[in-house]
Amino acid sequence: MGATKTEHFTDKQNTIAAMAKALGHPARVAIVEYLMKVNECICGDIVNELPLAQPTVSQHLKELKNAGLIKGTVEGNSICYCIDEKAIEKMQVYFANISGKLTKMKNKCC
Amino acid sequence: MGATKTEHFTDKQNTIAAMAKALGHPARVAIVEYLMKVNECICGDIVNELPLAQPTVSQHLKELKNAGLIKGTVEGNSICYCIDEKAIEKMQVYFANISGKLTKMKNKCC
DNA sequence: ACTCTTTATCGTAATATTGCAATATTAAAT
DNA sequence: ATTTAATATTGCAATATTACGATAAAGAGT
Repeated sequence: MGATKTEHFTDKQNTIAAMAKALGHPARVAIVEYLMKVNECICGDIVNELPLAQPTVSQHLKELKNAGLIKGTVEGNSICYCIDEKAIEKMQVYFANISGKLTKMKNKCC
Repeated sequence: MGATKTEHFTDKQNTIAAMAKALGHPARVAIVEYLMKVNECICGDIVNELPLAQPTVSQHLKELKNAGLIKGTVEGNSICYCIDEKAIEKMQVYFANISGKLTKMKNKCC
């Protein structure tokens, strides 16, 4: 075997896992941080910014897009990528929820 | 090749990526959520809770622990696992930061 | 039409992950 | 000391990810 048993988990769990997985690589974290830094949307500058070949960056962008973390808009022959605010917010709320519940019950453990 | 080029990225980026990667699997999301639900620390009930064999759960726990998301304390012959509040908070702050910066600059893009 | 620029896709090698049966480890209980 | 219970580790097959060279696709500019 070796295939992830997605069907055994809830949609929300799978969604969170998918977004987390997309950020589970330093290159993709770096891409998101760069997109945040430059504010306005950017395309292949990322290739110049990162120590990775163009196809590799393209692949990482694809995964971030599939997970819904970034959006891409065609603009002439180039493509404008940017962070999808909603996705980031979803993650933030998710962790805030856990964090909140933990502090509320004083997390007395171990 | 095929090995992640961790050395090209910052420590923080690698840490965030490692924590995100640990949550990048629905089973591990489910484990964290279960740990949160039961409040008091739990060990092998997780095996009963999830549709996975004991070795598989053990492996997932190991990865969550390596990423610093959970803590495990030996308690007799069983082991008490629980969420590491600090790690969750780190993630929460990280996403809150991005989210905050995006809304501040109105994220005009795409 | 041709060229240039930009991005995506294909193909492939190296490596990592996933899942579990079998087995080992460790400590409590008898 | 033996048994029992709870976890961890090993070994292995199936699958997924990572990275990149080569190539394709698609629009802009000449």
